[in-house]
Amino acid sequence: MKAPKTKPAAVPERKRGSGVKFVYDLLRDEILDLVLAPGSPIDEVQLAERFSMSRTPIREALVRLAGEGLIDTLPNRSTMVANLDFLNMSPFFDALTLMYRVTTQLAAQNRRPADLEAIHARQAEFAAAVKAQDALAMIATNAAFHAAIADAGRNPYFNSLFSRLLDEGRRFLRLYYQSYDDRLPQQFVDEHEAMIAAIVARDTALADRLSKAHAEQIVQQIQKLMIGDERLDVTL
Amino acid sequence: MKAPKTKPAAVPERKRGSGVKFVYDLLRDEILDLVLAPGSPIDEVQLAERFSMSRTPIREALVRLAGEGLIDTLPNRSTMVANLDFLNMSPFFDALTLMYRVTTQLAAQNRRPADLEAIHARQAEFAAAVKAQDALAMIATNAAFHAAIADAGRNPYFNSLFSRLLDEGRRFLRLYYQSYDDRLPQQFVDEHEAMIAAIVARDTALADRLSKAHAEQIVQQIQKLMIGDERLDVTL
DNA sequence: TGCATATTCTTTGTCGACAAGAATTACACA
DNA sequence: TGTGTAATTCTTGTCGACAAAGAATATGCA
Repeated sequence: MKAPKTKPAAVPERKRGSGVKFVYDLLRDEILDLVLAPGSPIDEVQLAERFSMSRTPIREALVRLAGEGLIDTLPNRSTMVANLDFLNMSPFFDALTLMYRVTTQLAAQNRRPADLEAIHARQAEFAAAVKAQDALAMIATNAAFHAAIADAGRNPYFNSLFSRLLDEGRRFLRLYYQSYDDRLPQQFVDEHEAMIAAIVARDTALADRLSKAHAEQIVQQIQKLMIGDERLDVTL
Repeated sequence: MKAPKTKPAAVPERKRGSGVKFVYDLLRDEILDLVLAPGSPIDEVQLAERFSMSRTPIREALVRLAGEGLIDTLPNRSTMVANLDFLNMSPFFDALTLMYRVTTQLAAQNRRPADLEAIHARQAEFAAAVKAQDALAMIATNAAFHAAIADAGRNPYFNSLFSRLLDEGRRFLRLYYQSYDDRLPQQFVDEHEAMIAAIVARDTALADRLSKAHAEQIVQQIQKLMIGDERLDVTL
């Protein structure tokens, strides 16, 4: 046969540093797509069994997710998916709008050919998702589109905050959109195109104006959806 | 420091969840005060011996520090204190200036009585540090002062980015200031007072103007300290 | 000597196990 | 039946140990 050395019982079957990243990426997606509901508990041993690994890499992934505010940890007690704060959304909208503007403006200023390729690619993916009426894909590709613009702006500080805001936004949108069947998605595609044109033309003023309008549009839409949902509830 | 070991076997001598926080806080301060030089390697086992604990809590603290960008980790290889990037500081200055402006403006808008108390307290600490000519204390209390203003603005998204920028700024300043003996510190005290007055008066426009000038002042000072090279103009 | 390869060493990533808190249940007692 | 307390369970925090991946060093051969 073979095997001059008898192997230990456990067969690794995966590369050394990959466990943490795998768990982190998967949990992050599940949280952002609301597969894991906000507030739902997270059990380390359960995850360890699910991924067939020890609790140690699971734990590290959770620590990183907690660092990004995607999960909340109570010392010596449970850990759970971070809740969405519906009562004070203003700070979120403020930050989101400002980051839309700043990153788009910086992109118009600092873009390079490779950036434009990436932006066009993301826009194509978003347009495809719109055409396919795939709400989940729309949300994800829209975030990726704006992240690509931010990358072209080349400011890592803004980018990290913007990424976090876009993540948070994915959760909000996922909550309200079961299906897109109105005219808005196509309008977003058009607005994206206009923003791309401003970036290509290096027109920072136009980029700012368009991104501001785009952001306000999105904020308005989310607010409209929320108000409609809260109508069932008792007045706050 | 060490308590007497009266009991025979292993004596924990410390509370359960405190290990990680202790190591995290201490390492963070040492990094920000440049006790640990940028680029210097970090050895897990050495830290474990130093704090008399296992590698596990050390590791968790390092993961969190890596999440904030204070240390860099090469997979399967060494981990070290994050370097300061002197070549492209523009993104840092851009972000710092914008956050100065936004947080101060929001503070003028949303401040409450308790906030003003905290701001005044921090300003007093800063003034005391200036009077005492304590450069290290000046740097730390200055950052705390602006963090207090940001708290009054009540936008956690801006606050987290701003905290990170102020941390980064602490490292830069610590690098260049061995001693303060020029007129600038007192000028900072005066500018802080003016900003406080604008916040008290709820004058957002004035707060924006003052914070912008303050930020540009600081940026100019850092630039002057660095090699006489001028950075590219960034107009937002 | 110079270079390629094998061996050792160092540091990180992962594991299974155990103990401490907190939550939950069981229980005694009025 | 209700309540305060003790035992149990359940989850997390910590530990020591081992294996894997690089780096450093030694070895063999032209």
